Amino acid sequence: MPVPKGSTIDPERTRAAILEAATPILYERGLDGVGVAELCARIGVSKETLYRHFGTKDGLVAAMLEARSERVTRWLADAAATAGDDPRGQVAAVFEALEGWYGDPVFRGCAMLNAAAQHHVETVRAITARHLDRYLRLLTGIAERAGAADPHLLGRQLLVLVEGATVVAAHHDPAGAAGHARDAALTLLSAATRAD
Amino acid sequence: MPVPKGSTIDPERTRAAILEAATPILYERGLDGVGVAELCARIGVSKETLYRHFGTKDGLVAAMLEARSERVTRWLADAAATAGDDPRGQVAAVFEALEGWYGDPVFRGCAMLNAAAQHHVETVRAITARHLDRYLRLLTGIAERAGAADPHLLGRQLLVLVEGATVVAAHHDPAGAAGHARDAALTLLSAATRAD
DNA sequence: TCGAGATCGTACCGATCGGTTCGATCTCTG
DNA sequence: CAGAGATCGAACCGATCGGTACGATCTCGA
Repeated sequence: MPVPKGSTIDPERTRAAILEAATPILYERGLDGVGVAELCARIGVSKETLYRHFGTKDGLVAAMLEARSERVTRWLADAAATAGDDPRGQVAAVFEALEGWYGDPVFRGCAMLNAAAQHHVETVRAITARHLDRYLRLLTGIAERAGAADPHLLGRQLLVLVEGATVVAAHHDPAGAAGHARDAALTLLSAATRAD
Repeated sequence: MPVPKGSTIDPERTRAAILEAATPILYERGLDGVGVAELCARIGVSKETLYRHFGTKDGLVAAMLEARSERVTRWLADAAATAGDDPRGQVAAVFEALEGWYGDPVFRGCAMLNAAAQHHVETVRAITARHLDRYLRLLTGIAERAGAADPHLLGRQLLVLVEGATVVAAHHDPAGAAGHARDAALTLLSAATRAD
């Protein structure tokens, strides 16, 4: 019973439970692919409760995208951290983590990019842009610590590779995209560090 | 008067006119962002005519995506061809053509990727996959003629860069994405040809 | 000139959508 | 025990959606 009925038990827990349960459903079916009524039914919550916590369907969508962006970025940063201080190892770890994600049967591409492609609302586009900013910060940090000649350029190149790999994996080659992108990233890293 | 009323005048011309007029509208607003009624009003055609030619809204969408995929691939191939036999010039030409596209105020990312993110219908996903196949053939051809050690690998890496640049341009950095991807592509090309 | 066929404009259909409302029910606190 | 507040479930609302039907109009070939 993830969402109890009491009053003062957990004003906040209900919201978190809704968010957690709604995320995979909206990701799998698409933002417009599932109505609020069905969503509530599958979550096990009434429409009134959902609307009291999020005000609107877009409010729920924004909250879940924001949470997902933070979560996936942290996950990727953790993956890089497992490689210790080795820059090449960190880059390889990022793409190997992505490879695992691409192989997941529920993988449907980047949730933020999908959302931005569907919902032309400004708030969603802003969340997507912020998400790419988070990725860029992470990748630029790796490039800096690797001693790249131009870490900002390498960071942006890595961002293109990460996003490109995700797109290609989602729509063309789930098995190979991460490996090809990783090889490219390591080549770019070598070129960027050989020059200094 | 793009859509005359007569009977035997042009059974096929009407269909082409609908397709041409509907494409930019569906691209700008999204497949689900504009209803059939409004679409017909803006095209200047009746719903009956549209449905007789395409059967269903999905039919229209599929026809327009297929046409757009062929058209944009041909456009990119032409851009590469302007660089003559120089492989580096061909790669650079591809990304500079993309840069011009990204700068277009109506640029909204890749129409096929957007469509696949919205419409979870199998036919749309198939068209998107075929589209990436077209891109891959084009890029692998360039890699082969450049004498890359592993042209299939380089082709797939270039595909990741092209798609990644398009995504980043659409959602984060319209001005810089193409340039960064081009630099990365030329670095990969150098590495792939230096080895042999 | 006449009829076949393409098109128009509009009305219409059933379904679904996001969102609201309300009475009943439950749980905790005072 | 009493009441405040959160939740439920179901009904309800207006809008919009994709798709169909129909009579009127137009253009062509025979």
